[in-house]
Amino acid sequence: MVKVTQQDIAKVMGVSVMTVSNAFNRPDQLSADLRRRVLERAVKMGYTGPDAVARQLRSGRTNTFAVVFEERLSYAFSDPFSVVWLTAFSEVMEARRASIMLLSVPAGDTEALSAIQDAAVDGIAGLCGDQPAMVRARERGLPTVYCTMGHPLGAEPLAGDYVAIDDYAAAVEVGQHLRRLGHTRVSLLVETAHRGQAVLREYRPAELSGLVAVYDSVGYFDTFHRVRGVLDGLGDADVTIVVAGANSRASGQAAGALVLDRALPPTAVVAVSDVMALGFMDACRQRGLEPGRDVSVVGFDDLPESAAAGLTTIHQPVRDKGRLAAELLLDPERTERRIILPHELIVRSSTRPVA
Amino acid sequence: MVKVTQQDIAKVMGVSVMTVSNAFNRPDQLSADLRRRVLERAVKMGYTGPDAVARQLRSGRTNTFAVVFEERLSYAFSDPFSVVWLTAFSEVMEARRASIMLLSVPAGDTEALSAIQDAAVDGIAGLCGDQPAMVRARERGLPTVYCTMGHPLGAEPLAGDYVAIDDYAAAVEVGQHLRRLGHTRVSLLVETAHRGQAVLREYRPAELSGLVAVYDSVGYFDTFHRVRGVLDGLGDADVTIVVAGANSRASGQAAGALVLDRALPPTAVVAVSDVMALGFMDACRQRGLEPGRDVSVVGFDDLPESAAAGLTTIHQPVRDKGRLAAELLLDPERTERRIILPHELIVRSSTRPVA
DNA sequence: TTGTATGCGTTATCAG
DNA sequence: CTGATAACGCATACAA
Repeated sequence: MVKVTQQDIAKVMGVSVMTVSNAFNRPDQLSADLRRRVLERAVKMGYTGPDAVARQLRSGRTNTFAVVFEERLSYAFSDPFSVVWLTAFSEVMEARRASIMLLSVPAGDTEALSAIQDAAVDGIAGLCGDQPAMVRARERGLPTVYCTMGHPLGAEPLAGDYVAIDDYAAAVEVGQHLRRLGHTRVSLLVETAHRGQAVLREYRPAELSGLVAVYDSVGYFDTFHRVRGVLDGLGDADVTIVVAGANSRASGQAAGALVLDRALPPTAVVAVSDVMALGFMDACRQRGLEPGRDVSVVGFDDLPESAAAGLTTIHQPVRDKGRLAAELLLDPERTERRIILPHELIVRSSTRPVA
Repeated sequence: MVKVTQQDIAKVMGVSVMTVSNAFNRPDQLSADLRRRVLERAVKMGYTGPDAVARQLRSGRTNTFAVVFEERLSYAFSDPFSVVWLTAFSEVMEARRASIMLLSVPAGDTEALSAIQDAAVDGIAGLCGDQPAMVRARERGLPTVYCTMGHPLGAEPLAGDYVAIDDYAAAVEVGQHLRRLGHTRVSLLVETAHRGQAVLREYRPAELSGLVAVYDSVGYFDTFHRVRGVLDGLGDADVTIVVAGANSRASGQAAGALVLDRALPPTAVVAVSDVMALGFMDACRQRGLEPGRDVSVVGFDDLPESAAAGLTTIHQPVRDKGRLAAELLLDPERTERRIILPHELIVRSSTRPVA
């Protein structure tokens, strides 16, 4: 069962390869009759149509775009933010008849980085701009779009296009909101910045500047702006940072155990994502504490489920991020290629004035 | 910014193209020193590494596998069955360093079928074996794996490898289970078989054989075996079939409205999927009816959330389906290529003897 | 309307 | 250890 090519058909029929090629791609370039005969013969010879890879090499386009995740793909399918983003992204791609490739390059897995080199795609999108995979993609000269800032505060954004929000400004609003409500003892729940870092550990005020410096230097910690913003917004409040683990509901819950079960728990908690905030709220309820009444909670993202949970949070247009990321990849001609979308502080029942 | 190739580097350095290629792929084929110089020069000239497409053409392998859905991709990311399957599938692919391409070929969208022809992949997996996209994939000569049977009962399975369960046998068990509990007035909730078919319509006993024949002939209705099995298992019960719409919670709920709000509602309802069954249970509760007590409900699949809901259902190993599908694609040498996995009737609180 | 030559970028083969 | 040649399958540019 050897592979049949256009050349074979051409040889057998005594026509040129070009005629065969045209029979498949440009019906107007040959007589209807000849075309019919070519196609018939092709079927008869077991020809299965133009080879996708050869065509891509020749045309220089794959019409395929990759999405790269720092986590395993199971995360991409289960994290609510990721699912909403992916849905919007795929809707645009489908409408434009482009294909989607899913890539996973976990932080620290250098071998997996070769997936970026080997991806036959016309562009790559990623949630976080400074993850190694995105850096490599740019080195490869691929068009890239990322969806959260990941550079030191005040520095120039990284190379590549982006669709993001002003995370720092949003976080400042969160901090100020809590301060206005009178909260001065606050815990900030963050995800683990990189492998090897202690999971679920709390950093006390004295250690804070050191930790923040670490986050700033790690590079690919995309929620750094949120950390800084919350701290700045809170001013001189008594803050601790809890490194809670991966970005998940379970991490938020675990952080709750660390923070709630002590003599003087914080009066307010800020998580850098809604999933962690929701997990923290789970931990509250397990202890008979009512979010809002007994402890204020704030998240980031405004997931679909956050409204029902009464979670005060920063709304960000997740769907628009996904949609625009796809559009930027598909339309190289588009001029606005570094987009900051609006955000909004949504105050719900989970934050109240300190008692 | 013109593209730099190995040829350019070779020319500039006065070495052969092969040496440059070897510098990247086979370090042992040239001196360490020369290799270093080549790589340095490559960077200096802006060479971004071997071109993925060219390499694929040359090697004849893409190391990429597609998953094709009959629905929009948003369904793939939101339907619980799909998410579990996809998770297992991707875990295997990731472990083997293969990439995943997601394709959507909605039923009836013939233009979208070209995506199958244009996919640069080494194989394709799909939930349903007889969907047009899978047929086309086989015509193209690609290895395929599907995960539910989709051929007329008693006929030979379609071409291609599969990982499925014996849906007919499972459905017979469901029918017998209900019959044993004394249920003789039953509604069967099915998803819409094809476009153009009436959405949310109930078929009365007299119309049944006609409808079943339609489903049998439509071809790509993969739950046909379940319909037949439930009917056979129920024997001479008084059955109606409700075509509920797409496979979703909302459809199940809508079907509930049709079936529950009348003088003589069924004493039991079978849905061909858990999501529809769960939706139907929602409809019950909205009317103050308790599933199990007031009306028995059975589903198919045994999703993670079904246990908590107390839903009697057919357990099928969804994760194993996804895992094995990936393994079949990755291991062409494997001999067992048509796998029937075990299923199990899980009786929970949603089915009870008829009052 | 049809055919010819050529190149897309890489790597296997085989010779030196 | 290094290099020349060919081929992977197709489609563009141009000629007939």
